[in-house]
Amino acid sequence: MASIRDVAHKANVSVATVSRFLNDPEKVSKKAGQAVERAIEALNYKPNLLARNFYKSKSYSILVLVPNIANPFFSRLIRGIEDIGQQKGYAVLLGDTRFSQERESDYFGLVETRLADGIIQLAPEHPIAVYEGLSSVPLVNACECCLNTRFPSVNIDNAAAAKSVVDYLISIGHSRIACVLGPDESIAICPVTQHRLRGYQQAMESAGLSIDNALIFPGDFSLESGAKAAEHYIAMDNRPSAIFCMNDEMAIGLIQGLKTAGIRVPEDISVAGFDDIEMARFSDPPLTTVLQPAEHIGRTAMTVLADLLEGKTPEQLNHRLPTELIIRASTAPYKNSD
Amino acid sequence: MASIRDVAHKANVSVATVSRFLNDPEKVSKKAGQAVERAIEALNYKPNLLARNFYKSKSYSILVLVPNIANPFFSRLIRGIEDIGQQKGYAVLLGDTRFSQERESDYFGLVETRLADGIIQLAPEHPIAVYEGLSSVPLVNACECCLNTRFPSVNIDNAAAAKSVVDYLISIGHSRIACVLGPDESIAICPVTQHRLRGYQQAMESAGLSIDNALIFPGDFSLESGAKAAEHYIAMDNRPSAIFCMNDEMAIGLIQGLKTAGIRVPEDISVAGFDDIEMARFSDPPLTTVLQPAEHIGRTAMTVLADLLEGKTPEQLNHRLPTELIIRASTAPYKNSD
DNA sequence: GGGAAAAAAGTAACCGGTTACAATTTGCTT
DNA sequence: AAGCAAATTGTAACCGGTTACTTTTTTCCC
Repeated sequence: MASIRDVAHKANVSVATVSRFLNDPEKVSKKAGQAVERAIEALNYKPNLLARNFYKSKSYSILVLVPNIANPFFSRLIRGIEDIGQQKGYAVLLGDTRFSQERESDYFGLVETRLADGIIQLAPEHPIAVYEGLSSVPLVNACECCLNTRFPSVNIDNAAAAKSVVDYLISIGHSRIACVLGPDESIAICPVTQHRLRGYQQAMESAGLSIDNALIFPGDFSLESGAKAAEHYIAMDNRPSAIFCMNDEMAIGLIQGLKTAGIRVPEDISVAGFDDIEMARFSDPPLTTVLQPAEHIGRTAMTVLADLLEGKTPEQLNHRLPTELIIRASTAPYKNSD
Repeated sequence: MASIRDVAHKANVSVATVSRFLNDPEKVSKKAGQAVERAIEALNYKPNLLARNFYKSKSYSILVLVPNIANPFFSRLIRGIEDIGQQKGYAVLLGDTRFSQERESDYFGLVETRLADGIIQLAPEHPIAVYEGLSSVPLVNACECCLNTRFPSVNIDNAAAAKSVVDYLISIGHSRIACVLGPDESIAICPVTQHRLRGYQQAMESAGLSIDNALIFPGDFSLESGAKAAEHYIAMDNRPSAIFCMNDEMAIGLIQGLKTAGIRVPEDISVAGFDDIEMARFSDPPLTTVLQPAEHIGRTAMTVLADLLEGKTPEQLNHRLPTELIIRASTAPYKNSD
């Protein structure tokens, strides 16, 4: 493999000139530049960026910690990260934590050993205090994050978004409204479920509706758990007329379960989801949901992290991105069926 | 940041001893080992792996080139890669090519500049000859690859798998069977569509059925293109009684389109897909499809690449993993509806 | 306790870039 | 042509690990 010294020798210049030509061609005379260019061509020289990174003590890589890359919301978000990363010269390392604290800790080692310059965390596994204690790892929380930490964050207003869905269900006449939760993490780790639940509660309360705890089913964001929720509601004597699921996949699993049992959606029960994954538009019936701007979240998170890594103070530490209620055919006005 | 020299000084030993303690503790006396251990603890020393990687001229990273990370089949596959990569000490860099030749070429630069040791390619963008010409980049083709290249590959028998689905449709009485294709890449780039088409043709031919070219619709693996295929078939006078889609997402989009137009699945038209993504089980009706062992493909590809990078000749260069026909409710025996 | 072999530890070169600083060349003015 | 500033180029130290080679220490046997 040709090194910079080989190029310098072949071009009859010093290594510094070659280095300057590569990094700041303005600083090199036209004659020298051409000689270097020819030598690079002749030797098929490619700079060894491991050497540059070592000297600069920077890996130009960032790590994305994701609990499950197969989740379509996360994978869209990662596209956004990757897009900006590519533009800004950062490679994206993938850290699939699989909901394991241990794996997450292992991945933090990549930063301590300089193999990653910073982290974008999509869903923390540890209590927030653990990260606060870390010696200044550049870290950006995206979407599922605690607020009021010293880390920048990019997210949506989960409570308001959930409230907007439930408000809508109420506005079309529903009053017995169920709610399928996300994973039941402590609020100290991952408060998404809590925030969306609060939005549900606020909507119900401000409409003067009471909340029946039997209508609140603990899910885990999987299709499977949506199907389980369906079984739960089907077995009830006093079924809800509408069900709000905290993500689209549970909503789709739920609809599938209801339909299998002969319950029609939305005629018998309305169902709404959260995220607006691509599949939401193609489910049967198409799913009413809240759009989360996944790629936008990813792009923003990467932009903030890049600023952080370049020593700039990001103009804004906490980004709240807008959501949008998307009304499709899985919800319909309440009709008394008794 | 504490360096190995700081540790050596604090422990009253040489840097070589510290290095040996870290890499091969057997080579260090108990006394020295304990002193080093205490010094590491006291200084909170973490080795700078950029330095090690530089000296060893190895990045301990591999690059995954994927055309679209949001595709659930690919993201499951990446989980498999990441799993084995983690075990073998390789970090996984993500290269989302977005179907762009230029982006793909940019990513190959990561290997030339030593930032990645090798590549796992999920779907090539360039004609295979381009890669053949590359100066010995360690590369493993997974799933959508040309055969008979000098690169190891991990895939399934696409023709046989497609044939098994179409054989099944024929076995339950269908004869007018349509086919929704994947992206129309030249066979020199990405022969998946061609192979699956061949399987379709072989099944038809060996059953003595003629192929109506009007029944072959060019899709692109997206939900959207499945919906477009639905429009196409709905507009026909002489509709097919069964439709084989080259992936599950198109099948789901197609079913949605058919149902919207009042066509029942499977009563009026049977639909089958390919891949067995998680959503297949939860579509309405649940989708008949072919299981592709996505994680297994990923794990195998990473294992082969790691062997390659460690100089071992992999015991087997071309891996063919088994598929499985999964019969669900989106297909039903042919009934003459005229 | 002497001496040889084995084990442990130390010294310093090395990897291939970058860059501070010094030296040289160029260009311009008078 | 001398003089000086600016532009260009060169030299060599540096980053923090690893490891070949040398030196020192320990072990063990007669």
